[in-house]
Amino acid sequence: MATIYQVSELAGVSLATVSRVMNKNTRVSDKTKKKVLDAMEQLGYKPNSIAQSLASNCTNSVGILVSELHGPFFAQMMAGIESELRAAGKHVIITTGHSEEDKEQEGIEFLISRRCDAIILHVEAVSDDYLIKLSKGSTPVYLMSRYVEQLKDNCISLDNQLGGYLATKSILNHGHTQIAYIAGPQFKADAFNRLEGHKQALAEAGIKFDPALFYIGDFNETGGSKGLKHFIDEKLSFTALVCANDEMASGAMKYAREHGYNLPNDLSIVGFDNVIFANYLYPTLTTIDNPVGKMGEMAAKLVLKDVYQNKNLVINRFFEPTLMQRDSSAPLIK
Amino acid sequence: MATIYQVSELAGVSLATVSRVMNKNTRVSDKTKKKVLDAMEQLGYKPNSIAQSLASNCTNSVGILVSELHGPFFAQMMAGIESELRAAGKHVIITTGHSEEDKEQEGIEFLISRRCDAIILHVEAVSDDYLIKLSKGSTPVYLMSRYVEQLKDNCISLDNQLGGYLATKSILNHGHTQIAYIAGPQFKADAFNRLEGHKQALAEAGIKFDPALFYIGDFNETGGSKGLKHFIDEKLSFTALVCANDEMASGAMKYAREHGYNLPNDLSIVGFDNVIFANYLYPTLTTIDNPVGKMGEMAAKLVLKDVYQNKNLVINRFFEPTLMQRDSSAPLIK
DNA sequence: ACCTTAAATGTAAGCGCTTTCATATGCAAT
DNA sequence: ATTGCATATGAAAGCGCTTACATTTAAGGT
Repeated sequence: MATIYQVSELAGVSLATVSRVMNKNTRVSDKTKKKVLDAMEQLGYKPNSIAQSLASNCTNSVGILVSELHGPFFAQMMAGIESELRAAGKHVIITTGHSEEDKEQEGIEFLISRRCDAIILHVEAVSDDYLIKLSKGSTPVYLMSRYVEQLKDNCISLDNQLGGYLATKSILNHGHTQIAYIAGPQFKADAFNRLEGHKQALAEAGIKFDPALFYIGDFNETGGSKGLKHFIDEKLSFTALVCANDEMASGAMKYAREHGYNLPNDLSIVGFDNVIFANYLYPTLTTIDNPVGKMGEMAAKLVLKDVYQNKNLVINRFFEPTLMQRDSSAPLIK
Repeated sequence: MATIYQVSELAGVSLATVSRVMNKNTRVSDKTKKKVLDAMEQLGYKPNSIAQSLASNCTNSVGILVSELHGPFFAQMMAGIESELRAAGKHVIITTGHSEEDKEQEGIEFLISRRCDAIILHVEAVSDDYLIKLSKGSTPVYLMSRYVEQLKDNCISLDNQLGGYLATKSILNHGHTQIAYIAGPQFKADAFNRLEGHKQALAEAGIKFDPALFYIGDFNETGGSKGLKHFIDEKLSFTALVCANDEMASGAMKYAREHGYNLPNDLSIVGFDNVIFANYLYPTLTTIDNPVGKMGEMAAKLVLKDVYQNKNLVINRFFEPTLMQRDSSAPLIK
């Protein structure tokens, strides 16, 4: 593989000049530039990015830590990040944290030891304090779908409360008034805020929040089926069910169908996230679109702007979810 | 950030010795080893992996090229590759080819210019010749789900014919004899081999392949719905439908349901791949499991063995798919 | 023609490691 | 003690670039 030295020799110039034509930031006369370019062409020269990194103290790589590679968000988020970064000639190093505190920390240390220019984290197990301390280090840290006040400039987050509001609001608009709610684990900020949105919509409609029609699930399918089972076993009266994510909505739909419900006429169901399979469910799931792909793109843009001095990028750190009306929810039949 | 030089100073030894205790391959006396380790500890020393790469001509990184990050296989494949490689201290650099020839080539060049120690490709647009030429270069090339005779030692592939056979066989076992088939684009080896398996199963059962009950789809949902529409419009008689992938099976299921079919009683449907949403469909989709996760792991192991001299790994280049019997196919009701 | 100044190019010192080769050390055998 | 040998350690070159600084070149003003 040709080196910069061979190029300089063939072109009859110094190493520095070759480096200059590669880095385009200092002026080189057109004549010598051409000589150098020709020599590169002739030798099939490709700069050694490792040597560049060492000399310039910039690896052109961004580390990404996600919970699970096969989780529903990861792929879309990654697609967003990768396309932005790749277009800028940067690359992405990926690792996983499996939602466990020590594995997340280990993954972060791994990325830092690889000398990533920045890291984008989608973590849940690690504490806010840890993140704050981490961000004092030399590697810039960005957070996806997690808001930490002290790090607010580095957070890309979703307005979960608005999402929760929209979900319940869509059901209210359909004339429902007896609405059950299956929440996610309340120590997770997302779950908490979605519930807040639900309560807000109810309050606005003059309906008081009924603790009996409230169940805390685990964000998995079983959480949804257990939740619905609970409401049914308690012989409660309700015509709609709002779930804090799509997995639980799917679990609830399965349970409902197995117990003779005709969806959506007997029960309207709404999810949250608009994961890939929402559109494959039967009936197709009405849900709140969580624009993770767009948020990934934005995280990448933020890195490009902050770390790689790509000045004129417009940054939006706060995303608004939208309603995806499909077939699992419908107007109340009196 | 501490350098090896500072460690050597604090420990009162030479650079070389510090390097030796890091690389564990040459003997260092226990006494000096301890001094060095203590010094590292005290300084919080982390080796600079970039400098290591430059000096050792080994980047400890493996490039991965996939068609789409949000495609159904990618996540599982990646999860397999990443977990294996990460455990060995290597990392993964990811990029996409979007199934377009020039983008795939560009992605490959990008990975090579990053000096990956090996690249794992999941490509479809690029030609066999290109791959053969590529593998003559200095970066070892591995192929996922693609078999090229000349590169057979570097291919991890699935027995698609067996899969096609199993799919149709399961339907035959249910007593069906009028079986429609929606194939994938026949220039794709996977699609071709799956069809071969289908024919083999028919032949074995003494049923002759009927070109009227055969349709070539596009591997997307629309291919499935169009295929089924075609069969119905032609007023053909069939009680089962085998599709060459799950997307088409899903499309066919939607079309069937919209046209009053009661699944699986009016029509048994089988897919192929067992993508993540197969289990979320209604009824849940009977399909052929494509063990992409395992194949990803194996690709990583192969790299570990070939490139990183990890001798005692057992390699299996050929994977066998298995039947996932679910609710979308059932015994024929006479 | 001569001096000044800006632009173009060259020189050489790193970046933080690995690794070859040379040297020092310790120990057993004489 | 002396030799020999294996083992432990050090010195220094080099991996392929970037970049501060020094030097050369060209152009403009008098």
